[in-house]
Amino acid sequence: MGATKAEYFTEGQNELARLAKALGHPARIAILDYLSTVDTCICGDIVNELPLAQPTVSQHLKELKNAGLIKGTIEGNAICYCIDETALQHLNDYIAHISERISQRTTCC
Amino acid sequence: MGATKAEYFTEGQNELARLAKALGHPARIAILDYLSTVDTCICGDIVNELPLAQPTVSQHLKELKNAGLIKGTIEGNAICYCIDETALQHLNDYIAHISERISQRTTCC
DNA sequence: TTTTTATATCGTAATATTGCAATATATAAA
DNA sequence: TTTATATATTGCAATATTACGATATAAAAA
Repeated sequence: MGATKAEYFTEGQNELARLAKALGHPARIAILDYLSTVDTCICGDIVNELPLAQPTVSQHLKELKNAGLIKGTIEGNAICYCIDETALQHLNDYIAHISERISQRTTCC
Repeated sequence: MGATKAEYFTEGQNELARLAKALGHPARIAILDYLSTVDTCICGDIVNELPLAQPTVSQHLKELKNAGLIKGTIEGNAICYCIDETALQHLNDYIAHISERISQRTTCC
């Protein structure tokens, strides 16, 4: 034991959990915050902005990228990362969906 | 090392990360799904619904509760859990905020 | 009171995440 | 070519998460 039993859950549940998990670290929230407020998106700038070592930031960027929350483009010998809105929209839709179902219900407990 | 360096980030970033992290497991998504579609919210029903052992479900419920995503009320010798919309709303607001800032920008990369 | 039912907690094994120094890779500049 | 710059990968230690059997707790039923 110790590993998440993903095979017990639906594709949708796993996908949402993967998205949320990628957001589940303050460094990765900080990266998204930074990318959303700044015009450039060069990796080095993100490394300078964050209080973590370059390999650590690189790892967080990789996780955001794997989750589909950001995408990177090669730009000379630098890499430009930007937010991919589609993934965020999925999370947003889910939350909105849950909220709506909840608000339609009579009182609970 | 190995622990998240929460002290390096803002309160808001840490809070959002905590919320997202709580959503970051398919079992916890499944619990919210279930709570949002069903009228009852007795813990035992959640345990029966999920393909995990009772202590495991109890632990996931505890995490959702710690994150403020659900609240539990004692009901006889059972416990009734329901979704707390406020926390979900926070995540939603954040995502909407990021999305808006992104869409106001000129092209990236 | 004894037993049953419902939930939480403890203890622990398996696995995953976080963070970084050292190093690799690959493009740009000299 | 050599050197500098930018980013990724590797390896590893510290820590956290996941899962569950065993057990505790506490209310309900018998």
